[in-house]
Amino acid sequence: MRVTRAQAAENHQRVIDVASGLFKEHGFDGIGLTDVMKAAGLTHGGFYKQFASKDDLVASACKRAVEKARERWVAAASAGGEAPLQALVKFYLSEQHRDEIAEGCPLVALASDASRHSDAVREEFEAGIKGVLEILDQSVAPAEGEPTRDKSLATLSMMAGALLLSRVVNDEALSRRFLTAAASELVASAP
Amino acid sequence: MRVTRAQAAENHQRVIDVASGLFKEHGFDGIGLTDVMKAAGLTHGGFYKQFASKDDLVASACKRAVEKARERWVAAASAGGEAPLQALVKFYLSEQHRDEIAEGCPLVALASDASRHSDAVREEFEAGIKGVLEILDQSVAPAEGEPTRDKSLATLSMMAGALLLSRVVNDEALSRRFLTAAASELVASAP
DNA sequence: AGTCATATATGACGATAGCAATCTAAATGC
DNA sequence: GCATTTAGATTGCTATCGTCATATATGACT
Repeated sequence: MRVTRAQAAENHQRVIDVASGLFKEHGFDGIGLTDVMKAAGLTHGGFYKQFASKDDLVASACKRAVEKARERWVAAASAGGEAPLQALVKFYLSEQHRDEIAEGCPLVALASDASRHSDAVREEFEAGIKGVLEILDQSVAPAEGEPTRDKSLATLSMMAGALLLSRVVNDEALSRRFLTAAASELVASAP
Repeated sequence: MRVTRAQAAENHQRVIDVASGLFKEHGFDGIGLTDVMKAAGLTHGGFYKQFASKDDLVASACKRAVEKARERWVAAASAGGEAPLQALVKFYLSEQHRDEIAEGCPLVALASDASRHSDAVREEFEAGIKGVLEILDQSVAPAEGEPTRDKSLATLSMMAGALLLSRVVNDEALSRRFLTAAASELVASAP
């Protein structure tokens, strides 16, 4: 069955969107093409008319995931009456973000998977990281003589690490404390 | 072919050791039992006399990996004439550690995989994390009124996050800078 | 408006790889 | 010496990637 050109483009986009969430939830190797296509309301047969290979979809999904992540960062940084850094920390190190893996930060959900995959995938992540660092550059308060970028790098590291570790432990109290400890450490160093 | 009891025990242990490295390198889903057994010098046939399932091996390998990681932390903390925190940071945030995935920290290599797997696996990680936190508790210098444990949690988060991100980017300079920025941030807050 | 080549998606198929089970061989250690 | 334990070999089953022939509506062309 053929669909309109617009419909086809929308389908293509939906596959990428759906895949981005499913990959974050289950890992690149943890979900099959059949399930991805099914989640997008299509069948597995048409996949290779849309993508060259699974790796191709992986790369597209990563690109989309980091783009969406950047949008969330921008929105969070400029939201509310708070200082940007505080707003970012509040959003990023929240229990909601911890539990929303499919919608959450791809760096934490997929970084270790990405580090094992093709250069194309890692390029997307690198671009996403650089985008986030730019936002942080305008939000952090470096110490005397400390380069702003270094402060951003350290800040992003702590945010990603805290979220990562908060997701792996079973102990709910410990999980929360990773988030709160990192959050207060980060805002303590703000003006 | 039967081997001596000691040989059999050694084989079992070697499978776990080998698997721990291979899982860190390729992810739980990224490597098959055939390859794990082959790397241990055995064939896939005898696997189910040693383990109940692949998940069983995964759990054993994680247990072993976090034990070895703890040993490395202890050794690093009490090495050289440096302050423990500085020694830990120097070891953990080194290019060597970044490039030695199979021998390196399981938290970074497998945390996102572990967060998707069984409770048994997550228990092992949680135990490992708690062990590392104890070591950090005796090494960090919390700020005025800050609980020591909170400082440890934030410190571990930054260390793990920096290593994670340094591994995913292609840009070698950026990768190194994640390590150095986090390192100097951490030692700057030391006495 | 009518026609037709083409783009899109479907469903079935094949190949491969992985997990798991079972049977067999062989040496151990009581 | 003999039952048992360990590992190898073989087999089955399932899931997944990738391909292909087919149906069908599109949208361009006459």
